[in-house]
Amino acid sequence: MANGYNRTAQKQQILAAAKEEYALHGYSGTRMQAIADRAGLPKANIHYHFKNKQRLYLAVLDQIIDTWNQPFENVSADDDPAEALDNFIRTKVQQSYDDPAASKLFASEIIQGAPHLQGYLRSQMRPWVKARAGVIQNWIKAGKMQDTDPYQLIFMIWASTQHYADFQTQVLAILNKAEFDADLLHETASFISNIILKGCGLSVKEKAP
Amino acid sequence: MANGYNRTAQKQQILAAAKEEYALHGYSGTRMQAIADRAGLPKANIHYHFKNKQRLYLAVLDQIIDTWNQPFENVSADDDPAEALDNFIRTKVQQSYDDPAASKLFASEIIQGAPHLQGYLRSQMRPWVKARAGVIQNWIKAGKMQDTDPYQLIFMIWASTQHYADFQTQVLAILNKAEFDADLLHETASFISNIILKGCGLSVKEKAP
DNA sequence: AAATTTATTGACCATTTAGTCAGGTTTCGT
DNA sequence: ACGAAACCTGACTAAATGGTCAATAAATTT
Repeated sequence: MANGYNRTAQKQQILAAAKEEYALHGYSGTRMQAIADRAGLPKANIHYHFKNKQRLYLAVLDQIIDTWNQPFENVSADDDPAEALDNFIRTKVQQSYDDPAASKLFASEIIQGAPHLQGYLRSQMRPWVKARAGVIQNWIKAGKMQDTDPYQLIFMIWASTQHYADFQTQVLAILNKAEFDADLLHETASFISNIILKGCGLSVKEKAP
Repeated sequence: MANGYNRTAQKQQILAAAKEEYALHGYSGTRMQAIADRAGLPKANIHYHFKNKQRLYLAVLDQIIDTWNQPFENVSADDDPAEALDNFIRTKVQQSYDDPAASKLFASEIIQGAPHLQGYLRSQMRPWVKARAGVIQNWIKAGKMQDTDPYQLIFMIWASTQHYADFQTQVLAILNKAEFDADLLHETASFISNIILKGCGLSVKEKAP
C-alpha cells in the first residue's frame, strides 16, 4: 500500500498537518483551508501536491500504516510468550503516546466502516494477524502458555493499548489531569501487561538483565 | 442532562435515524437530508422538531448517555468482586452488541476531543467513576481482591468491551465473518471476563444457581 | 544566460448543504 | 362544529467549501 517516498519536506509538512486535522475533525469535518493554515501554506499549494481531499487523506492513512507495521514483524514461536507479549503491549502503548493523532485517525476510519481501508484490512491486516495468531497457537501447543483464543487476545491488546490514545480526552477528564505524561504512560503499559499476562496464566517477570 | 420526554414517535424516529447517520459519517459528514431520508420524512420536518444540526446531535448524545447510565448504579462494596465485575463486563458487551451505533457515535465524539461532552465528562462521568473506583478500593481493603488500580481497571474494561462495537468492521474483517452473531458475543464476553478476573487474581466462577 | 521544467499563489467558480418560511393540514379542546 | 394550536412540507436562500486556473517565481538543464 505504501507508495514510495514523499519527495519534499513541504509534502511531509502537509501530511503532518493533514493528519492532525483529520484526526481532530474527521474526514468531512476537516477543511482544506485548515490544513493549509496549520501547514503555513496557501491552500492552492496543497492542491498542487495532492490531487484532492481524498487523495491527501489516503496518503495520510498510507503513511500511518507504514509506520505502524514496522515493529511487529519479528515475533516467532521460539520467543518467550511473556516477554514477547509484554514487548508487544509496551510498543503499542508507546506508539499511542508518540502519535495519538495517527491512532485517532485510524480509529475514526474503522468506526465509520473503513470505507478507505477495506482492501487493507483484508489483504494486509488479516494475514498479519493470522501469522501472529499462529505463533501464539504454537506457544500453546508447546505448553508455553495456557489455551487462549489468539484472535481475542490480540483484539484485547489492541483495544486496551489504543484506548489511551483514542479516548485520551475521556481518560484525562476522569483522572483530572491536564496531559498524558511519561509516568502515566509507564504505569498504563505495566498495568495492561500485568493483567493480560496474568490473565493468560503467564508469570510476569521483569526484564532480564 | 436528560431533557424530559420526547413527545412523539416521530421524534424518536428522527433521533434513531440521526444516531445511525452520525455514527456512520461523523458529525460533519452527516447530512440533514440523509437523516431525513433514513427517517422517511421531509427535511424541513426535522427542523421543526430540532432547531438545528447541533441540537439534534446533542439530543442524540443525551439519549445515549441516559440509556447507558441505567445499569451500573447498583454496585456496592458488599457485592462479590468477581460476580460484579463479570456482570459489568457482560452488560457492557451486551450494550455494544445491542446498539453499536451508540457506542460508535460516543467514541467519535471522544476521539475528536469531546467538544460537546466536556461538561458531561467532568460533572457526571468523573464522579460516577470515582464512586465505582471507591467500591473497588473497598474490595481491596477488605481483602476480597488483590491490589489493582481501580481507574486503570475500569478503563481496560471499557476499552476491551467497546472495542467490539467501535472496531466491528476491523474485527469482522480479521475474523473473516459477515456479521457479529450471538455466539461471538458470548465468546467475547467470556474471554474478556476471564482475562480480567484472572488478571486481578479473582477466581472465575460460573453463575451461582 | 536562455530555455524549460517545477513550484507557488491569489482570485475565482460551481456545488453542496444547513437552515428558513409561508402556506397547508391535522389534531384537539370546548 | 369550530377555532386554535400544533404539526408538516415544498420551494427557496445564503453561506461555506473543494477545487481550478492563469499568472508568477524559483530552480534546473542545456
